[in-house]
Amino acid sequence: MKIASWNVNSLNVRLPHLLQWLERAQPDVVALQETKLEDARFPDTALAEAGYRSVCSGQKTYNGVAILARGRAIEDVQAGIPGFADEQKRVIAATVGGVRIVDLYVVNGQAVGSEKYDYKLRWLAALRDWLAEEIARHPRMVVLGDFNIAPDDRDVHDPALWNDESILTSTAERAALRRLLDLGLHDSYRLFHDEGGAFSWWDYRQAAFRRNLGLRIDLVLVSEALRASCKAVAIDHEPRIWERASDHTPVWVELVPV
DNA sequence: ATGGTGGCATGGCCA
Repeated sequence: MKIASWNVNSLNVRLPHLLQWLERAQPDVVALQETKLEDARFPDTALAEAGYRSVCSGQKTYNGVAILARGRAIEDVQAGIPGFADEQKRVIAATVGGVRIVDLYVVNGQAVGSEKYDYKLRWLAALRDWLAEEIARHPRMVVLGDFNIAPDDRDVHDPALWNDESILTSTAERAALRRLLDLGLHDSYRLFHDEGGAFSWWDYRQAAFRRNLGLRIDLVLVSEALRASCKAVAIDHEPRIWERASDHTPVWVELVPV
């Protein structure tokens, strides 16, 4: 089962790219972020014609997440973090093919010390507490999405610029990510690759993609129970090359029965 | 360099 994550930065704009990528990559499950669409406007018909069922939790203009699945039911759907009041649509979870899929659009945080940064840390703390319960209920779990945190210096193009006081790489953000991993989750990319310089997001400004000035902030975490099933991972750069691209590119993991 | 680019409630916001 091939499970992918992609921050599309507006599904209105990127639906043609998504359809093209589904055809090209043939994923079984796709977690989307930044759909920026109310649920009533979600393109479920176009996706169904492409062979994918979908569930979504969205809003106008900002945020918005969705899970797509091909050939399997999408069951036990949960939107948001239970008990954490939040108008921002950043979480959707569902069970597909016996795997709990938790799709995240983690708070960006804007700047270290800002109100949005405080919200990011509170949000991550609530997420951690919920995932602790969720992984107990569903040992076969994949937590994926736009984490808006680069795990370590290998995951940034310039560690001097993206340092322990910078947003997306600060000490507190990385510690919050560590607390998620400590639940028994593994960064699937690092099960296969040790080197740096592999990124999933490049700023639209300053020709960052052409110069490979990026960060690896889109992650697929797999639970310990799924670790041995993890057969392959990839960051697919192709859609970032396309005209009018999202600033993020898809990442995926292939799980096989063991 | 306090900019730059892109998306959307097209006017500031968010990333």
